[in-house]
Amino acid sequence: MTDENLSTEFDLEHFLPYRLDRLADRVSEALAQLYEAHYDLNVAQWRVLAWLHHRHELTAKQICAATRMDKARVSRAIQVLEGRGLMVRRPSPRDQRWQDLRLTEAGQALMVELVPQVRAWEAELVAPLATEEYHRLLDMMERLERPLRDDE
Amino acid sequence: MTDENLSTEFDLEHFLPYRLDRLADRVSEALAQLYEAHYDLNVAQWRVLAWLHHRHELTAKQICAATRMDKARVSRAIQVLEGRGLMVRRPSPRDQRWQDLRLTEAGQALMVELVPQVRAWEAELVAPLATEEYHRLLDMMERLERPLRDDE
DNA sequence: CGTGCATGGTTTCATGTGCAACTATTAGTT
DNA sequence: AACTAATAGTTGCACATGAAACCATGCACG
Repeated sequence: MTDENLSTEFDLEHFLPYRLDRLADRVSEALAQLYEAHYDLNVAQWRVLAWLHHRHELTAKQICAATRMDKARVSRAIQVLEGRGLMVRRPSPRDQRWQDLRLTEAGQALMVELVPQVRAWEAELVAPLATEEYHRLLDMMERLERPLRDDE
Repeated sequence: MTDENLSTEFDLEHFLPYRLDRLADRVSEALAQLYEAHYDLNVAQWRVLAWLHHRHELTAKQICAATRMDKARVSRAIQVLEGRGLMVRRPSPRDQRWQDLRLTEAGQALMVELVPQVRAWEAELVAPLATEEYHRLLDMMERLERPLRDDE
């Protein structure tokens, strides 16, 4: 991309940050309907569950990194989820500052019920794209994101 | 896309809502540095300015639709921007319930200064993509978004 | 060992946001 | 014309969030 027409006019419809934000917002809103109404989870809680389901055992720090959420926000989500008996935490034997987080049976059960719904919904979401296009999309997103990464 | 492997496992790295959100978040954060630090604008205020710059004259309602922000949020952004002398509002002659919003000279001047910076930054952002790829990306995003649109 | 520094997680506090109630104006129906 | 419904925008309130202060634990270096 070397379009150097840097005039003061710009068309927001072709401004990537705007388009990205709008799409992400709509997608996120649609997804939220799946877990909010039926399972009474907010975004933060859903993300914590999703990562624990995905990775089995994690610390809060790792969840912060994965979800890009503030540690206070993660901490609060964990409190709620633990209160609802969906997950447990115990101080890590390796380092008492960390806590190992994992889903309880109930948490697992919830995810086993929820995940297929989410997957089915996602299949519909990406239905307008051919499989090959979808891969290219993820690849482009990866290339856009890489220079923006702070650490790792 | 007709991959019907709806198992209970799913890899968040290939879960579009997650990837989309993460990218949008990073992009938005990077962009915010341009207008926050130097111009003391928050996201809502930036969006209002951007749309007024783009479309010259709008009502709050139209800005709500364009930015997908709550009308209270837009209303508050407008109050601040007007207080800073960057824009003005006057009741629309066509309908006293509406107010026509437009940038002041100062608001125009700010955008004339800011927009080229934003455009230059965006050029860097999309540099990893070939021009043709970029068009395909926007096209795919459009196709993903269309079914999610509520109205219009 | 022990004193200081770093780190994971919690809590406090100030702020921004969304929802819902409200005001003012206009449109519709009879 | 009058009464009702709808619409644009504002405000009150309750809640979620992020930054920073805080606490507890572990590590490094003397």
